Amino acid sequence: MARWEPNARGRLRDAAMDLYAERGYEQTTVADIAERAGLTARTFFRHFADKREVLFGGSLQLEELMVAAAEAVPADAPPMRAVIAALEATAEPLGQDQPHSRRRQALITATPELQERELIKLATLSAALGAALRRRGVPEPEASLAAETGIAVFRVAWERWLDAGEERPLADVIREAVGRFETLVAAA
Amino acid sequence: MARWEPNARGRLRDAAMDLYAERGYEQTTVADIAERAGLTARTFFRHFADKREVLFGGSLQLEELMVAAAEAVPADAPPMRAVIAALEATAEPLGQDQPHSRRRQALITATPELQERELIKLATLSAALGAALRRRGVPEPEASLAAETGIAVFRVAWERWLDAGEERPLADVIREAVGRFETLVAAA
DNA sequence: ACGGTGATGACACGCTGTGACATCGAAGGA
DNA sequence: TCCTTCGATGTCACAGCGTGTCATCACCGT
Repeated sequence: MARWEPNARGRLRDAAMDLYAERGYEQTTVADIAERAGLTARTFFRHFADKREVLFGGSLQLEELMVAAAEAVPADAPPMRAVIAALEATAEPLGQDQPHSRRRQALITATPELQERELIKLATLSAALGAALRRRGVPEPEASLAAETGIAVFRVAWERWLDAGEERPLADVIREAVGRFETLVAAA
Repeated sequence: MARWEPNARGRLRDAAMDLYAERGYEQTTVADIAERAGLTARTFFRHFADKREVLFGGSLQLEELMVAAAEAVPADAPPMRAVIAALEATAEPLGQDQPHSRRRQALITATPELQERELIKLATLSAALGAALRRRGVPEPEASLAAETGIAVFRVAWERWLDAGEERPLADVIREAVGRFETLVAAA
């Protein structure tokens, strides 16, 4: 007989998602979340750095995934090829649960505080990708430029995939965005 | 004889900058800032939405400037031309006080909370630029793609301009970044 | 002279996030 | 079996952020 119910972290995450969806992010207190999970607010902060972080769990794995994909590209390929490979690698894990992603994104879009957190996660991603490029021998500022550009394309593709009418798999939307980006830049 | 010293907002901004530089952002309380400015914390929050906002004063003017520059480009020019014009327009106001910009950026770089705020300002910029492109008749996703890409290039140029060794004017650094970006993309 | 206006002060309050210490079941060794 | 250590949680106190509300009072127009 365990002293506590198992998976406190998961329970906190679920409780937070539910309450944020029910009443909105700002109308939910950490005490509310903890109570629904059968814990105390103090314990919430032992599992998550702050009230927002509960929504951004997998960002480290995503980073590792993108870096690994970039590193798997042949060393003599141009930098943008490695970046595109990194973007395409995200489609597999991120493209699974579109309804959940839509709910989550609606929440973020409605809450400036959460947008800030999402942006810094993307910036971290960009930095990691830039570092991976530099390890491939790409000099500055090309490495940062390629990484930032790639994340920008990803951001647009992601937003588009979450659009109401969109039904294609994420991988297709990303590839389309990359294609449109290339012709856009070629036109100038 | 005025009841209060004039320019409360400016005094608060200066006091905040000084204290943030002296002790760091987190070690400075709003009460500290207000006291140095000869005001109360409550008054601080009447002038600035929160403790971070005091560092991001001119972002609205910057947005208007970029939008205006994009709109001034001939309507038949390709979208990326308008974006590049918007970037170049920022050089005039932003490229003036390099030492101040360096101090400010060092503060931001050292403080995640401030990075978040800076990122959302840049995202707002990107959104405004995208909207300006759409008004020029650029469809989605090209408009967002061009705007995001432009802001990404700007970000890299700005960072580079603040690098220790860098002595060229901001306009030159931006133009170089644009050039490198174009050859980078052409290579893939 | 007088009433309205607008910036500020004063005060109370809820919420976030942290430090310090207590609690207690689980796991493992003698 | 007993004892110790360990780790997750609870409890309490607290500083700081940001907001609502009401009071104050010089200034300004009439």
